[in-house]
Order: sequence, then structure tokens, then C-alpha cells
Amino acid sequence: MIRVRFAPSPTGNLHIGGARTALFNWLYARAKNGKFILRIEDTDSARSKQEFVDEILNSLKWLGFDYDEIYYQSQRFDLYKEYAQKLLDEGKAYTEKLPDKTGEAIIFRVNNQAAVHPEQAASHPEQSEGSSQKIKINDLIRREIEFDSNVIKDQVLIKSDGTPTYNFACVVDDATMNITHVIRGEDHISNTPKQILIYQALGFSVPEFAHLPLIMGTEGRLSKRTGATAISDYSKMGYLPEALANYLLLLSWSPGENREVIDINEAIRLFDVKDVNKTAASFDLDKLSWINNQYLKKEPLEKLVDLIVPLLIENNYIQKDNFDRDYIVSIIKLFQARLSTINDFPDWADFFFLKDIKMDEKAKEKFLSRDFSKEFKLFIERLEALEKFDIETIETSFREIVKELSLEVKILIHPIRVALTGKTVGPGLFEVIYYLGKERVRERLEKWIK
RNA sequence: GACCCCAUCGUCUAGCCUGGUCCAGGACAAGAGCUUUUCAAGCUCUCGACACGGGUUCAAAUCCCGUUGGGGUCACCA
Repeated sequence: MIRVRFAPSPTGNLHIGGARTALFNWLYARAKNGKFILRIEDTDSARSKQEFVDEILNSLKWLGFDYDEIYYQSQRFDLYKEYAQKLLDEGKAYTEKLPDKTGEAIIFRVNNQAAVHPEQAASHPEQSEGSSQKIKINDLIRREIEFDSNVIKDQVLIKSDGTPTYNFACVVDDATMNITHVIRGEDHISNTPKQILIYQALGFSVPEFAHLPLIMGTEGRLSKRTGATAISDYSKMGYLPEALANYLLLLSWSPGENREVIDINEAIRLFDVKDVNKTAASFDLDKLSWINNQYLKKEPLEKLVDLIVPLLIENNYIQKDNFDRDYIVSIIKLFQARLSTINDFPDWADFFFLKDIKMDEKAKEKFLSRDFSKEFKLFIERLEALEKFDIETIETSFREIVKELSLEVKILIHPIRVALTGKTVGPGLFEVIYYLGKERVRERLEKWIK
């Protein structure tokens, strides 16, 4: 049975890189009918925070990466000490006390001779050379990677304060949790030979490794400066979890057949970690937005409404427990195909909710500098006189006026749009008029009649 | 500095393992046009890459070596 794990440290939020690592582990477990284990690496009590644990858990839940088991390293300190003691007893580790520390650290011997006879090794370098060995990693993504043990220093296993180091806790956990495949970021490649040595010293079998390429920002390393990194930020910006997961998936993996938008269940069917590419990828918000739009278009209207209503309440556009849901549904429908994020909606559709609309000054300049008193007046009169007020009738009536006045359609349509919405872009004008209703259309047009 | 990883359009990638079907395909972005109501949706088109240099071979994006470039790691952080 395949067992993989995602092992975040709660010293910060779950970020894009971590989410991608979680995604690939989760996907691999689901694809191979294995188990996905979550391990909170909270050995650093000073930097680890409960709020980050909560944030990480929430982000994983939001993304839909459900785990089968969860462990906290802070609850397993006895286990690490036990294994460190074993290495100590076998002479594979030694203790050391630093003058500025209170307790004793337990240190793993990487190069045996050098540790046993430090003076001798220093005076006879050829001897320590003789003790070196080749450590081979068989990486599922990169094939064979070889390290020489003499480039690795002796490793601290247990710190003076009694807490385990990352490389030690990681090995003890991966081994005792029966992890079969360690799928993690490329930044761990150089930790791997150190860990392999510990696996061997402890008599554990070494798992398979797969090192994922890193995700870069557009200007080098992905950072807060080059864009948001926390998953919760993307949620706040109005991205859908399915879209983010889909985008992350496309960074370093391809479903083939030129497919871009892919259902997660289809991805589970096609995914294999050995097909992940080796090259680091840059995060591109434009493409994420495009994918988000693709998902938004397909999203059931009712679900979209549930996502958008809280935003409208937040903006004071509607009152909680006191709004016309059907009306909201209709308006969202007008914008659905154009939205890049759900947060676009309150900005783009504000004129449906505001009494005093926000006027785009440039639009006003361009389309309302001229006096449209006559045209607007006539249009209002016709609208008032309409027996049936629906989109089709409104359009027919409008086209008649334009014809009578011998105008081009666009000469009148743009000024009316700006007067009604404050913007130059938006849904079809006749839909806008219909959903705004006669009253508001009249009010907003009358403002421009001198 | 040492060690390690990587290298196809601006970006994400297909192709590379099993050389010829690739004067390199798709997507995002950009540009042009259409949609005679806008565009932030849709459609059409355009721009645009095998980092460089050596090999191997009848033939190389594909295999090998080197160079250059980018990235990562060298903590009693994880």
C-alpha cells in the first residue's frame, strides 16, 4: 500500500509551493489507492503557532485535499529520543556539550574515522578520504543523484534542548509511519543523502523519493513582493479552490492532449508522479485568472450566488436576511461569463446596488460631454409608455428612437450605458435597463437632462 | 566558495526515455480583426522558442561532453 505524506511546519501560512506539494502527494495517494498522511512538523516551539496549524488545515480543506491520518511531531519527542539513544548505544552517534548551551546534543557520525580520531584525521587527510562513500538517491523524477559522504558533516540528531532536528525527526517519522514515497520540494534534495545515512544506521528501509521542482515568482523566488503566497489570500481574492488546484497541477505536470482545464477526478486517473517535469516553473497570475474564469463559467449559478452574497453583504450592497435572491441570481447571470474572480462582481455590478453610482470620470468625459437632453427625454417617455417591460421590448423601443432621430445605435447606446452604470463596459444595455427597472433608469437619465 | 538540480515561444507546456512523421504543437499574455452595443466573454488571425559550442549519427529539440545561465543546499530552522 502506498503511503505518502505532506509535512508542513506551522511557522507560517500554507503557501503556493506547499499547496502544490500537498496536491501532488494527495493526488498520488488517490491515484494509487494509497493513504495521504498529514504531519505537522512543530518541533520548533518558539516559531510554531496554533494559528498557523489552523490556517494550514483550513487551506487544505478549502482545496479539498483530505487526509487519512494526522500526526504532530511535538507529541512524538519520546520516540525521537529513543531512536537517538539507540544510535548512541551502537556508537553511531556521540554527545557534545557546547559552552553556551545547558544540555547535551546527540550527534550522528557521518564520517566514522574522523569522528573517532579527530586529531588523527586532521593530520592524515587521506585517511578520512578513505572513509567516504557514495550515497545514491534514486529519484522518481530525476533518476539517479549521487553524493559523496565526505561533503556531509556530522549531523545533530537531538539538540541541546532535547528537541529533534528536522532531518532526524523526518526520518524517524517517515520510517515509523511506513511512508513509501517521499514527495517533496527540490530544496530537500541535499537533505536526502543525510537522511539516507540515518535510515541505514537505524536499520530502516529507505523509501522512494520524488523531488518536485520549485515554483518561482516572475522575478526570481516566489515572494510576497511578486504576488500573494498564502493560499488563504487566493481565497480572499476570489479564486475558486478547484481553479487554483487545476492551475497548480499545470505547473510541472500536463494531462496531455493539449488539455488545460481538467477535472480533479480525471487528473487522479491520469496522474503519476514519475511524469512530473524537472524544471522550475514561474507562477503566472494571468493564467490562474483565466482558469478561474473557465471554472466560474461552468459553476452552477446557485453555488456562485452562495459565494457572492457574502461579498455583497460585506460591501453593504444588500442586507443580510433581507434581499431578493432571485434578483441577485439574475444579475450574477449577466456577469458570469466575464468574471475572472468572484471579487470582480461587486466592483463590476455595483450600479445595481448603489443609489449613487460611481462615475468613471474618463467615461463621463468621453460620452456625456455632449448634451443628450432631447434623446434621453424621448427614451424615458417611450419607456414609461411601454405596456410590456421586457428586454426585447426595450430593445425594439430603443431602436425605433434611434431610427427616428437618424442616429447610429452606438451614438446613443454608450452615453446611456455610462449614465446608468458609470462605466463603459458591462453586460448588454437592454439587460441592464431591464434589471435596473424603469424608476432607476429614469432617475439616472434625468440627471443629464438640462 | 563547495556540493547538487535544471535548461523548448515573455509565461505554462507537448515532443526528449524508444533520434527521422518537428523549418517544433497547444494554452496564457501581447498585437490585429470580427461580434455592426461596450468588453472584461466568444470567434478568427498574427507575433513568438529547441541557451551556446563541440561531438556521435546518413539524420539530433531528442544521445554524449563542455561552456554559459538560472535555481537549491551547506544551522543545535524546517
